[in-house]
Amino acid sequence: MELKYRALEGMHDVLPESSHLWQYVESRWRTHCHQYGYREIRTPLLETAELFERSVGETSDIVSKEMYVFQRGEERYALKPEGTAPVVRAYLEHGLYAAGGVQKLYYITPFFRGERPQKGRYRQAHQFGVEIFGAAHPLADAELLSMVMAFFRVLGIPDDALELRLNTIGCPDCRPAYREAVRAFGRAHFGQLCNSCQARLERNPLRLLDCKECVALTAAAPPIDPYLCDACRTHFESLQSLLKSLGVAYRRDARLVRGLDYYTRTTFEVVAERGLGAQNALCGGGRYDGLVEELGGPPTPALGVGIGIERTLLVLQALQVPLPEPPSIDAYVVAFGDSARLVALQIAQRLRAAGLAVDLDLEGRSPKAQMRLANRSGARYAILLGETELQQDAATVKDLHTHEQTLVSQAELSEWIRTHL
RNA sequence: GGGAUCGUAGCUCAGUCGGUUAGAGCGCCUGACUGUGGCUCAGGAGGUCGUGGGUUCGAGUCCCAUCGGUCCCCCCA
Repeated sequence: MELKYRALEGMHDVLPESSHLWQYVESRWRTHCHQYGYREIRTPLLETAELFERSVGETSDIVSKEMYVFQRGEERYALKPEGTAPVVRAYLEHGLYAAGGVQKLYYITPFFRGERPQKGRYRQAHQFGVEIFGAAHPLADAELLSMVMAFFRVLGIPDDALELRLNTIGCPDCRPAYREAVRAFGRAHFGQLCNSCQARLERNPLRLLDCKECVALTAAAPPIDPYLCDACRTHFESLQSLLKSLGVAYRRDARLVRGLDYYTRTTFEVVAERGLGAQNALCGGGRYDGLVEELGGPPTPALGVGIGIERTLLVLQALQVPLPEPPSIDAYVVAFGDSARLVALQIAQRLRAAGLAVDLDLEGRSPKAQMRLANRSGARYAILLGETELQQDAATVKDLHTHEQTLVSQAELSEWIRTHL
């Protein structure tokens, strides 16, 4: 069959055979967030493009070449390319800071980036995220990281399948001096840098550090530690000691600077050892103490994380973590003969009203075909209705596992099924 | 944006050196069993071989282009 329309490149349908897995991880995520004191926030898919240009950064890859932007009238809109900026916008717009104290928000959202698709990378992808506003203390970083690792554990991903990579990139007080040091290093080795690093050396020199092409060279780049101000150093040290006390394993990765401009101090990623191919980051996040103010709000320390849902599912499958089966219905109603079809429909409705999951043939098919559908539906029971049953206001309930048949009055049907499930 | 690789039935694939009417398994439908599923058997539906062009007496097969999938670089979830 020639297809006139297909999903766009990098866009995917979630079909019934796997949608239950999405429902499963989503429901685990909601429960997990609730247990950690987070409340859900939902924001629109579309925002003004400027929101992301200001927050994620004009020079970032995400904004400069991956964002879906379109114009309508005077306004330029963007499909959200990441989850944090819209939440910050909503936090400000609705004055959530006025409530005082720490605000902990979670979300589940699609996001869009116009990249070449590959394994674990799509043009529309989905993420779980949380944002914490108003918490400057490293306790917040520590709880966030342990919460993320605990989530993967809840899903059944063994700790040793993952690696938490942790870094600090300082703050506006101390980072400029470090940035200069990296820039000076880059200039000194300019000829050995790859093309893209040569291009970003002046604009965003820290990005040299996560260029894979230049690792051999930048391994010798100056480390940030001596440049950290006292506050940043203390923050990072106490975070590390908290993680150790909490038993959260991590590896310091001094090259982890990440591609979004708004990060300060803590940055982190969780990478999977197997299952993801080249795009092996399961989640990423960090602290963004300056972003709320940058977007017009009061100075507000904040931090957050985004977890890739597709990537999480890939890892679960690659590690063969036990996952739920697709749900099946409780009963399938079979009508023997046309006179029984209306009663079949009525009985199905009554059973559904009683809370059972019930289906039946809608095509007027033969008894044999209906039985085949009953079998394929995965239902435990087939409810058989023919002349004999109708005359007694009863139904034959057939257990499709044991093949046992029982005559049950229609009045008692839902109760009978419920007690025998 | 650059690169590699693959496109034959709903799915997974076979198809020889270019040779007549393009095949299998699974799935689907029907029947054997006129009120009973899974197993078995029989039959059936389903393909312009991604698309366009070229070479050739002849193209699923060779060549070119194009579209799409997958994977990789870059970077990220």
